[in-house]
Amino acid sequence: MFQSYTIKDIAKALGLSTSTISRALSGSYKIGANTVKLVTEYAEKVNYRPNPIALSLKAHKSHSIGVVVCEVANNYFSQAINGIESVAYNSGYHVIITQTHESAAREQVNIEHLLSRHVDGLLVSLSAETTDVSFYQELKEKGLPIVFFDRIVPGIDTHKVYIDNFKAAFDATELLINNGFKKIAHITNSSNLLISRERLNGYLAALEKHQITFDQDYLVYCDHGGMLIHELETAIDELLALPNRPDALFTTNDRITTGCLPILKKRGIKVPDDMALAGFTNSDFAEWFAPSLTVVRQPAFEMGKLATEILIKSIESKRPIEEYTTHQFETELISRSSSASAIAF
Amino acid sequence: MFQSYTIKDIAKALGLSTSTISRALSGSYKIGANTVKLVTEYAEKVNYRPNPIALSLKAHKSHSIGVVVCEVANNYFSQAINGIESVAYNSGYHVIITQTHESAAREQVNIEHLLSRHVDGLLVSLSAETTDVSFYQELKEKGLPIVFFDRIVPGIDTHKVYIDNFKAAFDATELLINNGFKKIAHITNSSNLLISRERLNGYLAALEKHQITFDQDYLVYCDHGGMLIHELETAIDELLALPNRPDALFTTNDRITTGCLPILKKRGIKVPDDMALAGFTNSDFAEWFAPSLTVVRQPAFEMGKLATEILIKSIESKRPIEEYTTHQFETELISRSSSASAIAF
DNA sequence: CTGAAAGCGCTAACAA
DNA sequence: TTGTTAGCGCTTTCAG
Repeated sequence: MFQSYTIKDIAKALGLSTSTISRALSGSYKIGANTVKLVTEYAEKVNYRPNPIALSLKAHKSHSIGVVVCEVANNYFSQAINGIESVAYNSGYHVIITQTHESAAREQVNIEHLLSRHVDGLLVSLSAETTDVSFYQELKEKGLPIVFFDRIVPGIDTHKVYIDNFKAAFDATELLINNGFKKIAHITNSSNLLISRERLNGYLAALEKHQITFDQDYLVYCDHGGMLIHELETAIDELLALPNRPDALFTTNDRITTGCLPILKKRGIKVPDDMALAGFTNSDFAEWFAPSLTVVRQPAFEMGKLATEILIKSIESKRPIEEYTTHQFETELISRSSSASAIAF
Repeated sequence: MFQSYTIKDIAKALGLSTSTISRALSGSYKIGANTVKLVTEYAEKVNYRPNPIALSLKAHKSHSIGVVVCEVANNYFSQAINGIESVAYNSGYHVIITQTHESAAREQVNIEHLLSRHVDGLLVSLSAETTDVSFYQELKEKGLPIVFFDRIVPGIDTHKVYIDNFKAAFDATELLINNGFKKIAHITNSSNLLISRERLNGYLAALEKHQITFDQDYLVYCDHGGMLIHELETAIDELLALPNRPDALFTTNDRITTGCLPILKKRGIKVPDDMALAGFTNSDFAEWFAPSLTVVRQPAFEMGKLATEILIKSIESKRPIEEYTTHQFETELISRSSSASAIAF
């Protein structure tokens, strides 16, 4: 068993009381300069480290924050987590990461687990399946600081960090239109998610602006965000089977976007000649795919960072009632081969 | 401030003592059945959760394990971390992840930080820069359980989880040779790392088996594992400037392997026609690169899992002296276009 | 300027 | 079967 020095050990060794040691170490002003010197030097020598657990017990704080995301092995979320950890680490907070795998039940279990861990606050990106968010409302009312990021929930008044989904979707769709594609299908995540609805609206608005009639058959939902084994394959096959087969795909999350290419190739569909592709992904390799991918990229790291800064500020705030902030980041639309006009070649 | 019920609250509410509550909740046998029922029902009702911090303080355990890796945003390590978390989560342990960015100094600081967090054990993959491992030896001797994974250290007698680096490198090199390449350069991580030396030996053995003379110019080290901005570019440019330019590249880590393709393309080098490529990477997208990548893939998830299982067993073991285990996993060699013989086309 | 003592939430001797 | 008490490591009144 690994044991380290305690304040008591130092007190005994130096013939002082534990409170003197505590005060000397914390730099209290009412301790003799030489006592302070004696104590700090000894502490240094024996490599004393305060027990954070005892500190937490005293301060009623766990110094940990809970994170709820659908999965870690996802470009967007792993980058966001990077941002989260960078801030948390520097502020002395642990980060406990939980994955929902897009299941509402798992989300509940994870929240339970995080609560039992007595986290000081929550960083949440909703699961695709979640419709009942009343427990978040309750938690918030009980005083637990919560920041929603990316997949925010519109009904709860708390801090929110996300992007301008309408604009991002509008721009990506318009890029496809401007490249000569008129039959643009839209594969998206569950309509439970606000971001899906906002992105759908952006897509619809772009079609409308260019007088393209929306075809209901061109809208396909992956209710589990593409995490179910054949979810995306089924979605694509449905579109391919359409009598009036679409000539482009606009997709709205990392897993769906990067998942399309392999499936299309397997079906013998050439991208972009037979089917153009543009979608949300934060993959660093989008440029090196064959063909290179046209993507909407979110500032994931910055989003994670800001969300965590807001959360920690909220945790450490004295007054419980506060103004809730909403921050919308800008996205980046990067045009590459997968959306290149077939006519141009 | 978010507050939840304590054992004391329940005791007061029910007119019982805290120890009775504690015993009733822990299912102690010497408590009246109706008392147990009363207590558990009340606890259920008020949503009681034991404070893990108090538990930790009592048990002298933080229920957290420290992880040291070079970086999280790396296919191999993110997958290994997935495995680590899956086991840790199910065993009730926190995972605190720290990144060295291949710096020995950062590694020291991280270890300091983890120790100050009073982690119960360490999961370590050395930084490329690290040469002095005496502090690990000290920690181990003081009784802190440590499991090295992937980048293990040969000098310290403790648990080790890694792969058969010699064989993996030998097979990959031989694949290139069998595809007709004779001038195979080797770009590898710092020679500080045992895995670099073992992989180099595998590469050399394959050359020797096929009577290919080793050219010292064909061996290039990226001492920071390719994490420095121009490290890999410089390495590749050196090779390209050689009078007898190599016709193939064998690379030994995720960042180097996936980093080669963009740089070669920028230099106008066609893969595999001008330069074949085979290397270690755990990228899920290797197949969809242009050209698709020939890779050595490690069972990252399983390695993280096993390392964590061993660590937790070690933490929870009563007797401090134990047998140390060493486990070598098999790797997977997947042949794709990037190493295809130019002659065949 | 320093020490004694209480208390954070919980468990586990020890009593009853 | 239940209650009392001490103690995990630390901070913080309250005394001195």
